[in-house]
Amino acid sequence: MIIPPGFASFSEYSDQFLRNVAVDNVIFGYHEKELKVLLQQPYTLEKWTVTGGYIKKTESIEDAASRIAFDRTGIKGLYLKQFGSFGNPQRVIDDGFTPQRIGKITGFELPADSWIFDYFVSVAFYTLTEFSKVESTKGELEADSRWWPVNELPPMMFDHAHIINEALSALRLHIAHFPIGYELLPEKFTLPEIHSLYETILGKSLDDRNFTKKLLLTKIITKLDETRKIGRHRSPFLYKFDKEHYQEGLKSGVALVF
Amino acid sequence: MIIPPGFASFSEYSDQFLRNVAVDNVIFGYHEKELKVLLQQPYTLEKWTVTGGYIKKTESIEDAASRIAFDRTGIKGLYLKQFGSFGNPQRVIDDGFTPQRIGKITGFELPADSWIFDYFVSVAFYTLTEFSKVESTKGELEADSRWWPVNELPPMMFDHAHIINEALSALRLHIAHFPIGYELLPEKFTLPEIHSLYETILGKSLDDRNFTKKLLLTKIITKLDETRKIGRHRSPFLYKFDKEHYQEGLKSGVALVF
DNA sequence: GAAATAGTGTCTGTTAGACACTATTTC
DNA sequence: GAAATAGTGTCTAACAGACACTATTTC
Repeated sequence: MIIPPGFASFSEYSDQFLRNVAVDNVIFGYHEKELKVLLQQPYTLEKWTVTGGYIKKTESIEDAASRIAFDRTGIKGLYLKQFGSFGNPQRVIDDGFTPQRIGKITGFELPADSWIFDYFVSVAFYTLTEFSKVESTKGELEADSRWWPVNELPPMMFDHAHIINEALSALRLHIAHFPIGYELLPEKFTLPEIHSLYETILGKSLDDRNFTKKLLLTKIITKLDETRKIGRHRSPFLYKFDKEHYQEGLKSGVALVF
Repeated sequence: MIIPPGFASFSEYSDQFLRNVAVDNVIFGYHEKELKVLLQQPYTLEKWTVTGGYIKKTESIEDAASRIAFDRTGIKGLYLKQFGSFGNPQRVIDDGFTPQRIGKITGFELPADSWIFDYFVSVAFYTLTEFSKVESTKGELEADSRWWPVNELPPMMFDHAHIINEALSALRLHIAHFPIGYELLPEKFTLPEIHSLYETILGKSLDDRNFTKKLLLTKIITKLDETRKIGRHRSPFLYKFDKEHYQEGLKSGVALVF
């Protein structure tokens, strides 16, 4: 939706993209036991959107998702997981999103039948990161870009509130089957850290004794001989993932159900 | 890809569809302990394709998938499950699929840069049905349409062999979490029927005692007071799904893992 | 009674889940 | 020794998985 400098016209810009199909990334951020989503407010419209963009004719949908995620977070190689595609004629109908309004804001004269106002299919991905790593940057024509708690979303454009809900369901389902913890945590981490990550994502408290027992029993994590000094109390030991046991276990159907 | 009678030109036909995005349905058929896929051979090309088609500007992706599945199977209301979307610039490159060749076969002059030769994103669904119910019908311009065992596929166009594999993985994962048996079996069925359905889909044998025990213990199925007379031996009792227990159980995370 | 298929009970080892105290560090 | 957080052991009930015989119907 953003027309960067260097392009003379809307069509010169738009010809490089696939039509009627786009990518949306639900970027979850995790910090101090809170789960947030990075949202943008485009064109000074009142409503907010999930991070998204069009797909270049020369790139795969996964590459498009990575590029778009990098543009907003400054992080390369984020773990992106596709969780579904959304498409119906009603999904882009939104009172703030009209050719007149967008034309006025962008300065381009857009024909009312321009394909950017057509119904398009959105291929949706989610990703998860420690949010202090993110340098949130807004696009050229976006009024704002910021983190919102998943439980207190602002008014969302199109069907984006629904997409966020689906992303969260997918994340909670996948955490038992895919190496989400592995992708998210630093190489060395403490038991309290991984424990509260799982509690935050699942939105419920997990018995610490049973949680630890399961991780150690399945050999998914290994205790190191180091501790981390944080605060005036007992220092927690550091752990790391045992990649082989982890991937092997997850492949053969061992599910981390809590 | 099919241009039905009643349309004067390719563009008149093609203008009703979304561009650069399409739907593919992996239609699994189950019969006598065999799992098969319904494939088409379009345009007398040598290779075979999964059932697919374009999305009308007036319909949702789910509606498109249903319409396309109905066109090939004659069955309305098939349970279709989206399992992923596929899109990269390489995916439609195939030596048999050229503007010249397609133009010759269809009788329409297609410009070499026609969008049907562009890279497009495929939203993929699978479905499963008792295959004796299906009246397999081929499209106007398809040479053939037939069932193939999932383990002995013919040469496939584009990335369709990959899509079928992904569909099978998704089916095997989903069978533990979604009401696939419920959608597939007739209202009343026997234990041997549901047993061999699960064995066929999972591709392994399941202990009949443990299998029955689990279904009855979770109250997912209920024994009826009727039997089905089939052959010169003991008649099996009929069972039906207990929809409430089934959906409630599956929602709350009870997985039918075998 | 032979052929064909349906149907079920028991044992064992493992795991999930409930539950509460001790250990370490710093001030 | 108080404050703050880390770390761990035990019991029980439920479940998964291995295993083999009896029941019914028809000819």
